[in-house]
Amino acid sequence: MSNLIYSAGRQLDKLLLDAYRAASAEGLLPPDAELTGVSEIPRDPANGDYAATHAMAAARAMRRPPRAIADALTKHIELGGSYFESCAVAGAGFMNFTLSDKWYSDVLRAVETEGSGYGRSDFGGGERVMVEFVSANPTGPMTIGNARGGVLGDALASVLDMVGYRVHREFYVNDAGNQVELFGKSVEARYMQLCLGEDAVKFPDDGYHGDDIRELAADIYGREGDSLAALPERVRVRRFIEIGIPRNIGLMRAHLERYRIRFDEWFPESRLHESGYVDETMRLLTDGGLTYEKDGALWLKNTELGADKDEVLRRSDGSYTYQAVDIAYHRDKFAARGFGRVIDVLGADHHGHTVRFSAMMKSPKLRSALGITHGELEFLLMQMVLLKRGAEVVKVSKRTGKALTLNDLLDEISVDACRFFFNAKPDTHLEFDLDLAVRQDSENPVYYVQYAHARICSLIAALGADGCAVPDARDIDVSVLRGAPERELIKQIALLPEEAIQAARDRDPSRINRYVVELSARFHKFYTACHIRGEREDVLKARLKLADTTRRVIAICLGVTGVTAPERM
RNA sequence: GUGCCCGUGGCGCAGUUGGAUAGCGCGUCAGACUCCGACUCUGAAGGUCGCAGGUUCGAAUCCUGUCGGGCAUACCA
Repeated sequence: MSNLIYSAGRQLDKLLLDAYRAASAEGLLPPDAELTGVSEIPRDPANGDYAATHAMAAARAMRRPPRAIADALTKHIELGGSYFESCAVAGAGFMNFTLSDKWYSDVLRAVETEGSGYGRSDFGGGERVMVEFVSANPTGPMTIGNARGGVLGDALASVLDMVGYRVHREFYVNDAGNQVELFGKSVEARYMQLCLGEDAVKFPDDGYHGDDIRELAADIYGREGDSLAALPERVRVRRFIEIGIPRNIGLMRAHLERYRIRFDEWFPESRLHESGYVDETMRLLTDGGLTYEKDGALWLKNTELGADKDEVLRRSDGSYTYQAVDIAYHRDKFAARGFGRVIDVLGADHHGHTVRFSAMMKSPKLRSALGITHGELEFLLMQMVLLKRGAEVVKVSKRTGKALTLNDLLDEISVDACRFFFNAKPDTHLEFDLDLAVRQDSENPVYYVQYAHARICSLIAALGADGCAVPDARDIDVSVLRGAPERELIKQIALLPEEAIQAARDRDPSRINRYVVELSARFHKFYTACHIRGEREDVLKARLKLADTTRRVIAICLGVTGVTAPERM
């Protein structure tokens, strides 16, 4: 679990502090000032591998020009045996450092030693975190929105795992409630239309108009004929729900499997009802003095928990609202299952809900009433996908039934392209042009990255045929990798552990995509500039090792994103 | 009305614990393969970072105001 970027930065901070002590002991700088500043990697490599801003930051406290401070520090800095080989003062008072061979060598060794575990860290400290995502209603097929949410949740979970959290992937199945009832009624109406004719049966105004509902009804009609028509309507609706919902859940499971997403748990809402957990949760709220009855309904005193208005928990007809069930569900996540952190990935259209719900779940009154002693709830909101076919905007709506489903999408576009493309920054709108995305060529960055991987594999195979295997890191001389293309490539390789931590911290797994595109770009540049086959032996071995190291890191990144790393294309 | 998100070359986007001349891809133009995979690489053109103030050695980044776009504000989920 090495992080050479972090190690070098820490070491630099210490070198600067020692230099300051030495300089002040000699009277060059005032003593007792606090030396602060950041050591960072400059955008432009012409400004060194690391740049320190300490001299500028200390200018005011030390009452000296920044450059004078920088000169004094530079004079006393002791670089021998460190990860740095030189220091130069530049600009307004920047101190620019260059990395030594030892550092480059350690990077290659770290990847070799850690193998597929390279990039991992203990940033998360083993905390148990649940990522709940997709959780699509089982009332119909999953949509493009679920395609995005699926990749986002899955990749986020992978990134969290990478930085040392214990991750649990969960799909919450809304197999109870109004939407399910409406689903049953919709199928029932279609079935009765088959029995009695289209015009004889009115379809519910707010019903599901999708073709999948018609198909399901037709399927049942094909098997059962009109034998169900004699049953009472309520029983018939019940029957269609019992047939349709499990069937849809099975389809979702299969389609997600195709999309390479697997959940640790499919948690059915019905379990919360059947076990009496929702009832019990409501009782706890009432015992905690957080509810009251009005107009025949049970209300939550949400205003006392910081909200604008109170909310209904149990309707006047006795059924529970989504809100009530969700409180019970989260009580289960925290109090019963003991997760230290729960991240719910949702579409941005749930924004209103998340604001109210987070405030509620933070409130000490509600937590103590529910027996939640620890654990934090987060929402990761994902902006909507704007689906286009050329210039035409494709509407995504389950109601109209004209939505393009996840499965349809995967018929048109490779899983790799989909997973890579949908892994975009969560909080930005994503414009997805089908006409563009179906093209499986260099338009899509995933091919650029996969090509780099395949290219390295074929290179290694060719050299292997020459009798030249990839050497061990200790058997190569990194000092022959002195060119800018080699150094820039190694620096990018060293960045992965840090990049993973940032991706996890920002809840933005798309950082890994951008990272691996940049890594591939640097590899292609290296490959073009630096020939390998037929070079002098020490050069050949060092470059071959670098290429192989790159291959490993690309494969790790693609694994996080859920994209395959092909050996040939 | 209120709350949250987003305004960065023609298009799509990086870059926000404040750092040096604001980057990348596509597109446009000009180049590079007798050689490890041309699904690649090199170079050029293209910007008042929505607008206006403020904070300081320094602002795309922080603060205030303002304009534009999206989403949300149910006894739906």
